[in-house]
This record gives sequence, C-alpha cells and structure tokens, in this order.
Amino acid sequence: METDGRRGGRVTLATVADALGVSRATVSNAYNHPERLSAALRDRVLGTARELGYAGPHPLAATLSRGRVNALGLIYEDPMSFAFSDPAAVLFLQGVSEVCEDEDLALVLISGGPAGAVARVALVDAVICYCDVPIDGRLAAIVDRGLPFVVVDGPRLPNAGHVGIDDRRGAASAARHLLDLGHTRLGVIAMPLVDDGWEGTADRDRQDRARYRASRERLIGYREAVEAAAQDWSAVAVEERVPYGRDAGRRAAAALLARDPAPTALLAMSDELALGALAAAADAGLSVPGDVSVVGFDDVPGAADAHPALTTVRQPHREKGRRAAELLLRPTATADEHRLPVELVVRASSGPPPHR
Amino acid sequence: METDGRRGGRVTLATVADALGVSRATVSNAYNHPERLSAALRDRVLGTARELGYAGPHPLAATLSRGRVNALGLIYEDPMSFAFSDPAAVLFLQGVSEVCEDEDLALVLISGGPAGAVARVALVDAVICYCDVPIDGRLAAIVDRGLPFVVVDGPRLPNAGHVGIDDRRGAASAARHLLDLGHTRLGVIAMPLVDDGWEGTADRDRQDRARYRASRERLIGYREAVEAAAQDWSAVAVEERVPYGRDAGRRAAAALLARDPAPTALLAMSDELALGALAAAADAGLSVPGDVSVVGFDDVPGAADAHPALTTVRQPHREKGRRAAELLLRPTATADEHRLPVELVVRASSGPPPHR
DNA sequence: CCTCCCGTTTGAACCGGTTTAGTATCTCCC
DNA sequence: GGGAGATACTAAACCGGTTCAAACGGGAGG
Repeated sequence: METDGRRGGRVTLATVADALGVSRATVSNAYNHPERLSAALRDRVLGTARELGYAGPHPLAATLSRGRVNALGLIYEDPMSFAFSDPAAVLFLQGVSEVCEDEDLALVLISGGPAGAVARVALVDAVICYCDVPIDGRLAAIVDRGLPFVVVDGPRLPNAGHVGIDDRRGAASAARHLLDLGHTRLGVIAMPLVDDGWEGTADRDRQDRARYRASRERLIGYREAVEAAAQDWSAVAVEERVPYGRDAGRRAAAALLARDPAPTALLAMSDELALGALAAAADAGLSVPGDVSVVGFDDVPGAADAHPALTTVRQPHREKGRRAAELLLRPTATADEHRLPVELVVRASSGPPPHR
Repeated sequence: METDGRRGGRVTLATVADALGVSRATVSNAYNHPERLSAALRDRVLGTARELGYAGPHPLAATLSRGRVNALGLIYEDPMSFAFSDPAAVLFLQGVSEVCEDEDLALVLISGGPAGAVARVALVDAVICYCDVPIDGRLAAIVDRGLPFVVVDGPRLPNAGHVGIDDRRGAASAARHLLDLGHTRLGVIAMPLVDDGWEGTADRDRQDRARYRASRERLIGYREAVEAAAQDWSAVAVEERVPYGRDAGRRAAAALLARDPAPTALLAMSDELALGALAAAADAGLSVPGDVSVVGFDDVPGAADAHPALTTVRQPHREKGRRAAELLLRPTATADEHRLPVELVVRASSGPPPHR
C-alpha cells in the first residue's frame, strides 16, 4: 500500500485513496468506471475528493497512461496569426472547429516558426496541415513523431490523407467564362509565386516555379482555357505583387490597366486580390464590368457584398475544414483523398467587353 | 539498470539508453542539457537515436514531469465555431495568437458545450476566457483545476486577471455624438439581452437584466448620455432580435424605422447590427445619413468599407487579445486589470437630422 | 456442506520521461 | 603524494495517473 498520499501538499488521487484507506485503483475507477464500484463506495470516494479539494484526475497523467490527448492540431502555412486575416482561412478554421465541437476535442493551433519548435512538442493526437509547403520544419516534426496527419490544399504526401479542390478546373472555368463573354485581352493578378519578394510580370518560367501547388494549378487552368480558345497565353500578363493582400491586388490591377492596350478582363487568383482590383478600377475611373471585368477565386463572404458583387469561383472552405478533421477521426483505408467541388458563381463584376 | 528498452516495439528513451548501455538520465540530458554531456557521448546518443528512429522525448511524458505544457487555452462564450463568424472575435484571436507565436506556445481552442467536458481535460497552462458568462461549466472546470485565467470583457472575478474596455463610456460617446448633431429621436438596436429567444422592444426591466456585462454597460452609457442631454430615455425604443447577427440588425432597424414618428438616428450595439441597419435603411428607400443616421460599436474591418462608411466606436480587439495573453505569461501582482481605450470614429453614416 | 460464480476491490506493472543527489574519475596544485 | 575541485555519468525517486490479472467475499445452486 502506498503511504504518500500528500506529497508537497498537492492533492492527488493518492491523497484521496489514503484518506479513505482504499487503493488508488478504486479512486481512479470512481471517476472513469463508476459502474465498477458499489454505489456506496463511489459516493464516499467522490465526497471525500470534494472535501479534500481534489478536482479529479490530472488530465496530463491520465493522458500519458491512455496515450490519447483528445486534441487535433492545426498547422498553417504562414505565421498562425496570418490565418485570422484571411477570410478563407477563417472559414476553414470554422469548419474544423465545428467537428472538434461535435467530438469534444480541443483544437490546437500550432504556431511557431518553420523550425517547428512548437510542432515538436504540441500535445495532439493528429494534425491538419493547412499548407502547401512540401517540407517545412513543422511538418517534419509531425512526421518524425509519427502522428497521423492530413494535408489540405497542398501536395499529396505518403501516409497522409488529403483534402483539396480541383484548382485547375476552377481556374479554367473562370477564364472560360470571360472568353465566352468575348474577351480577348486578359490579365492575371497573381499571388506571390516564389518566395523572393519579387514584383513584376511573371514569365512562363517563373509561373512554372510557383511554390504553391494551388498557384501552379490555377495558372495552368487559366492557360489551358486560353489555349483551348485558340488564344495566345504568352500575351496574357501575369502580374505579381507582394505581400499578399488586397493592396497587392490593387497595385497589380493598376499596372495591368495602365497597359496599352489594356486588358478588358482581369483574372484574380483570389477574392482578396480581386477586391483590390475593384478598388484599382475605381481609382482609374473605370466602371466594372462596363470597362473591365473582374473575376476572383474563393467566394469569401465579402465577395457577394462587394460593389459590384464579385463573380468568382466558389470553393467550400468550411467543408474542407470539416472533411480534414473527419478524415483524421475516421480514417478510411479506401478513400483518404477528398476532392471537393468548385463552382463558378456569376455575379455583377463580369460582362461582355466594351465595344471598341 | 533498466532492461526493458523495447517494450511493445515502441522506441522510447529507454530503448536508446539500453542500446548504448547508458542510463536513461544520460539520454534525457543529451536532449535537454547537452552541455552536461561530453561531446563524444552526446553525439553517440543522438546518432543512435536517429538510427533507432527515436524522435526525441515524448512531449506528454516530458510535460508530466515538468508540469508545464507550453500552451494557452481559450474559452469562447458560444460554441467555439461561432467565434469565427464574428469579425471582432477573429481579431481578438489574432492578437492572442501573435503572442503565442512570439512565445512559442500552442493556442488551444477549448470547445465543447457549457458542460465543460473539454475544459476539464484540456492540456493547457492557463486560460483566456473570452466570455461574459459569470459561471459556466467550462469556467468552473478551469477554476476547479486551479489554472490561472483571465477574463476578457466579462465580470471581474477573484484570483483572475481582467482585460476589457470602458463599454459605458464608449456607448455614451456614440450617443452624445448623435445628440450633439441635433438628433432628438433615437432608437437602439440591441443584441440579445436575455437568453430566452424573445424579440421585441425591451423595457427598462429587461434592459437591467441583460446577461452580458458589455450589453448592460453599453445600454447604461446610451442612457446616461440621453439623460445628460435632458432627454427622456423611456422614449428611446430598444429593439431586440434573435439570433445575433446582421439579419437581426436589419429586422430591428426595419421595426424602428416603421415607427411614427420614426427615429432620425439609430444606435447599434455592434457593427454587425449596424451593417444590418444600413441594409434596412436601403430596403426602406432611406438615405444614410440624410434620412437617418447609424452609429455602430466595435470598428470591425468591414465598418470602414460599408456604404456609407460606418461611424462607430473603435475598440482595440487585437490589443485585447495580446494583453490577455501577456497577462497570463507575465502576471503582475500590481496591475491585473487592463482597461483599454475606446474612441469614437466619425465616418459617413452619421450627420444632422433631416429638416422637418 | 461444497462449488461455482459474480460483483467488488486491490496490488503491481506501466505510461515515458525529468531531476536530484550522489559516485567515480580526472585534473590541478602545493 | 594527497586533498580540493571539476567533470561525466548514474541510480533511484518522482510526475499522477490507468489498467489488468488476481484476490476476496458472499450468495445461489447442487
């Protein structure tokens, strides 16, 4: 029998056991398997625990024994705090957190630099990688630890689930929409393609070197649609500005609209960029879609509220979050890859090109 | 000496120790106190660990010994997933996550119902309560566990830090702004005051019973300003709609504007409600601020982008998050209460009342 | 009266580490 | 040559529980 119920004044399970003269197993059972105890003893245990100010089994210790933490981890591409300024990421987080709620799981946002100091020690059962970086220190930490994980929007990785959309098809549908309207002079507003702080018109080589899978795929989608319409992709300017954000979209659009001849339609690789483009058009005194059409990508909540309401490619952000979480909770050997649908949403920001 | 380096095939610290014929303490030191080991042995340990596929000390076990998890918990008032649809909450989260990033801490979103099942076992060192509920099962779980915590925007609780704003003064400044402009017929758009699903014009008794401290304080602020202007508070209709959100604001505003005489200015208790009010004014064919002025509260990012740009009371959401986190990391015996500044931001949605 | 069974309770192993208080060896210095 | 200090490493206690096989006691059945 243990004799050290009170060590250092801390009230532990052993304290309670000793106070009652029962074994620690009994106290543990009172909390975890109440049905294994007679009602009388169980009440006595719980009562004594309350008197002693014992708040129940220490979760850390319990977890160590059980080997399960009841928490899902989340790694975001950039610093975690950036996720909160990206409406698409926020929706994704909402989806994940809905599942966590249903399953009584904590959601652990794993911050820390790419070095992965936090990822190496975060207390989680599995991890969602909402990122595209092929190998990042955080992801490496997860792999080393042998934790199950899924990648969202990124590359397909061995032994990991995958959730994403058909970026290529989505982008192609946006481009086709404009081509069908009769546009022949397009411009593309790109998110930063390579992590080098460069700004300008990205040539084909740079397009191909795009760091993010989603960026590459969307560019391919645009290009395939343009070529399918028998137009020349090399005549389409792909403008890149840093850092990613609405202002980048605004400046890229301004540059495109200042060209001669100016494009009659702008393909923005995200809604955030597209909203910047709307601002740039207003700056230039151009009407949308009278003088220039704008099409985004994402269909974030602000897209429908924009002036004019933004034509864009809808992707199910929340659903991506839900799927990612569920894939971790109920892994299916058969289908560990989920490709969610995209859909062109035509609103007011796109129309036929102006008469020459 | 231990002899069970490999139990069940799992590679543990003991596995590595046995493989080398050194003690477990030595292996532990190789990771945690490398300077205590000779360079030669340290390299041998780390090398063998790599060969054996040992990914370093199991964080859970390390944590149990050390008693520190390196994670901050966050409890939100409503289901956690709601936080992601509230722009103010998102900014707050961003603030918290910035500090976590700087400090290499994980941020644990504690979901789960008010029962507190998750809160009872979440692996965190301290908790931020972004909520107002005086006693909620989740908060009770935190208190029982003896975890340090701070309350944000809620009541002042014993043994807990506090971060908030002067809601009363902010609200008063909003009301005073309208009164100074010459308005004499005001209407208030309230968030749900009591949790009973009721809709309608809240009388004084109901106003005083408001569940959230922030709601109560803002109403008091409005009232004090009105009374200071020698006007009659009981003539000011306080319209309440559920559930909280933009649509509630729209319907409340519609009801107020349908009155005869209609108010010439609307005080919305949040920007989300105010944006709904702008929509209602548009629905009714009224111009803002020509026919009716609208003032919000929060200054969320969307407020400046609204049409017209919203006059509102700015509060530093991100800074609240930062302060809350820092208060937990560096508790100061002297000042455990932080009251952040509010500021009226006059934009285009408020102006003098129409000529009669 | 003996057995068997079942509901309770317990001892002991285990989860995977960290840490403290040493011990052994080596170096330095007079 | 002997003692003081460093240096490098280890044994054992500890963190706070969970779990499983076994023990116990009492009632039912034969």
